[in-house]
Amino acid sequence: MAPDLPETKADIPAKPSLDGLESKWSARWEAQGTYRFDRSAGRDQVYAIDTPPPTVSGSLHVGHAFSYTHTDTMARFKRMRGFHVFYPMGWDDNGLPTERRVQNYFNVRCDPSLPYTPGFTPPATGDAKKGDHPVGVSRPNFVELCERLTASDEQVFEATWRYLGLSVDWTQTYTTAGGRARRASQRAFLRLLARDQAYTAEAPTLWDIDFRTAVAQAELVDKEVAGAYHRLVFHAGSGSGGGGGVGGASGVGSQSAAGELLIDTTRPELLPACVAVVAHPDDGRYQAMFDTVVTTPIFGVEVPVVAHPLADPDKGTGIAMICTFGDVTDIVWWRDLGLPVRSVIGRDGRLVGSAPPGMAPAGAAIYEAELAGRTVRQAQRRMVELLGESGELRGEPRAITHPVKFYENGERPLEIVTSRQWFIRTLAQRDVLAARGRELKWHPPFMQARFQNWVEGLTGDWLISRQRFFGIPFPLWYRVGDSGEPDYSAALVPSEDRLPVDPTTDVPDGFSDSQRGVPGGFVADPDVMDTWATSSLTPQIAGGWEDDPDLFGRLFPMDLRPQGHDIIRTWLFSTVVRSQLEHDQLPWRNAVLSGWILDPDRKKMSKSKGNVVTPMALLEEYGSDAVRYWAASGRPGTDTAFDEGQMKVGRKLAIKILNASQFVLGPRGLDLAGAGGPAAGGEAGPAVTPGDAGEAVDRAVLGGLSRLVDEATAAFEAYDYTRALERTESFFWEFCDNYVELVKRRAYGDLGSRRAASARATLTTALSVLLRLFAPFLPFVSEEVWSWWHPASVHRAPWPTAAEFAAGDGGEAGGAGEGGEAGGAGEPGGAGGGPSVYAAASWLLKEIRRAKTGAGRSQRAPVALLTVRDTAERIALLRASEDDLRQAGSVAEIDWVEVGQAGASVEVELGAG
RNA sequence: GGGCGCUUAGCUCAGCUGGUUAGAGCGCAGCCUUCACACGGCUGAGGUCGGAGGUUCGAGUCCUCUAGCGCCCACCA
Repeated sequence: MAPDLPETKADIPAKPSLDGLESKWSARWEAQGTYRFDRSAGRDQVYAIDTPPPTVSGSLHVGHAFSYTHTDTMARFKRMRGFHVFYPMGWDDNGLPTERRVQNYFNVRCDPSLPYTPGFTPPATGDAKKGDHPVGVSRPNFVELCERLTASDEQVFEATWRYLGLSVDWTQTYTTAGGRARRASQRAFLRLLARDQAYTAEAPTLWDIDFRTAVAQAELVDKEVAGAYHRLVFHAGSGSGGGGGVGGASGVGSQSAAGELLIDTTRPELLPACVAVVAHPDDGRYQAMFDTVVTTPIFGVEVPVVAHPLADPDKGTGIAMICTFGDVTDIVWWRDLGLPVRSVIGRDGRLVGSAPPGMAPAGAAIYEAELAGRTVRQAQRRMVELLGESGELRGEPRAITHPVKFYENGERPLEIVTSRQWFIRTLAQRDVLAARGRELKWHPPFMQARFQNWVEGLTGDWLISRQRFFGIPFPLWYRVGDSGEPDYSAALVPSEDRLPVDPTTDVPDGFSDSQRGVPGGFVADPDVMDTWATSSLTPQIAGGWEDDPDLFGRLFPMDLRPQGHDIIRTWLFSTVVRSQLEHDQLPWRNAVLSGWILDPDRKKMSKSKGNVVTPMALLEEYGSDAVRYWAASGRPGTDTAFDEGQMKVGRKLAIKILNASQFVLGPRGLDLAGAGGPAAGGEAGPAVTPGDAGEAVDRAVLGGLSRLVDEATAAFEAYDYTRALERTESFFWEFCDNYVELVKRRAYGDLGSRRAASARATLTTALSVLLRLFAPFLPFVSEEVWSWWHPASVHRAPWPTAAEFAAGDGGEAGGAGEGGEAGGAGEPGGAGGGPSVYAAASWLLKEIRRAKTGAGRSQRAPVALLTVRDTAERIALLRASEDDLRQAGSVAEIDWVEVGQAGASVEVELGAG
């Protein structure tokens, strides 16, 4: 059963090469189902990965190759450890990038009011002429076009992933806009609704006026923009003109004449939306004014002076306008203080047509004549002119730059409008979510702080509705009353077995399509879900939640979520929320956060900077193993420099593995098949024949190998794949430079067949172990070499353990301490084969090399006399491999001289020729 | 404003719970071509571990302060 050596050397190329390994092996892995998930495995035998679905409408860049390689190394390690690895791939085709691309590619626009057209042919494919009017299509048609376009993108992605060597089970794929995703999203939503964990409300909402949609807290970014403080003159008391002096404000601080109240604002155009002015409750300047009213300039609206701790005495004049709504603070004030609404900004970003309530007739007239219908920018300019003309603008505007909230994809600042939206109750879950965050194992651990910060900073429930056309619709209809108004208080919901539904074309139970939009009938909910409302369900979608309960039971909760650290607050957080609400547990046990790729200037690589490198070109130039080697050098959570030098090193390593393996197994190397002897049968048997006490150095190197295995295994278990690679690599190079050189002649049989057998067995065992340790990182070269003498894939071979080759090895294995390194002190005896035997031999070999290099001679130059002066213990260690040293160094004669430690030295007398 | 991370040879990085003269690779310099490997091998030069204090017999490693870089978050009139 132990894999045998190749029966003929014909299996091994005389001149091994990396060329073509990617295509060769990715095809065989597919044909042989090497990475197919075995769904008969029980949960404790399964290792399930919640793979991040890449956005298919974009293009792959090297950062993808980087982070997906990290996950793949873990998948391969776990597979070799005996787990049945569930490693699916999702394609993210849900969301704005796809919507835009489909619109442009086919020259269509989604119009949910249209009926579905079977067999629809789009007006264009890929080359829509500018100016051609786009054709409106129903949402189901639009989704079909989306699926059609992304299918070709997915093929390109899959081909790249296969070439990179991701050990994905390609029968387990899903899309985020496809049927499974729609069904899971709608089912999960309906269950939230049934449990009152989702609700609809009319509320002030952050609104992007270009995209015409609400956005969630998690999608906000701040941008520094230019603005200006404008100092406005409010009038104390009722009525304009400020008759009744309010003593409290006069002559205090920055305030001016009695009866005037000066307020700084960056948004004078919101003056007609002003509902109050606010100061800090402890601010002495305004104590006497609290609970009085002041009158706004121009519009003559009486607004109260209120106190709230969020008011900052150090900003402006210490007193601020509250407008409905200028920023998020306005919402807080408005809520806390029970203020009325005077909205002026419409969903199109223009000021609404009719003046808000509360204005004096003259003010209302000015509003409607001068401001209504203007954009925010235009209105601001006009407002400043009006204030200037009325003398109610004090001084010149003072330019500043300040942070303003934007939608992360938006180009203009967000406005706040009042609208009906769907929410998931997350605020009430804050404590349990924080506890889940502590329960999750984070790699690296410090990333947990970002999750906790985010949970603690939540200010509202999760807004999940979007006023877009493309996306997963809410599976809801509303009854239309006799007056023609929809009744939002009681939604009509489909049964789960009808899912997925599109309410704009499907009809609620008990209704017919003719009743759509008519009194007594129904209307569809017009909105679609936020993409995170779907992405947050990837474990459920990939795992067959409710569609395939048997499968789901074997996978959930999953083991690993790999992802970028920049989307902890979105993807990671929302997935934890959904799992908590639906399953009352974490969706996975471990989260591994990958870093970013930095270009040589230490900037994050991104398309907008034009510094992205496409992965395929790199894979072809250096080989996939080489690119993976570079990727694996990036530890979890650590940003990594894009470094082609590291790829060259990786390529060099792969080539070295080929050549060293060819030496051990191949036609120009050792004739193992012919003279391997009983011990050379592979990794399963004892490496050194029992009773052969002569080759201590062989046992020493196996002892080192066993420590390497333990270390690499422990590192992998802790998700520190980088360390596992680093240790394996340095052992391997050292092994090639010293051990292989040391025993080469003995392995060729120069010292007799019995002593050759020990060397060959050790070489074969070490190669077998090292190939398996390298397999998660360099899957192609390790598979190629493995195939030279094993019929089955190395990627299905058992991960090495120290126990596997420790038999007969005089207690070396299992991390038996490193006491030997201090000159052999504490060794049970030099001939016993402690680690120091190997270390000592390597050291002396290096001394010999140094002498030859110093003399400008070849390494093959003969040494006439080698004089080693050292302590008795040390000489005993060196003499344990004396014959190997003679052969490796071409040493004719060795003179061993015992001296004290202070007198230790080496003399190398080179011979002629 | 709050939080987190990083700072070790020219470059990219190791250095795990503090312990002998601080490590690797790349780059650089020099040497070496029959017998696994020129897509190579060998050898070498190169660092007061960001700065200042402190704890300790002993600190790159722990504590305090500090500087620079980067990231995340924030209710920023």
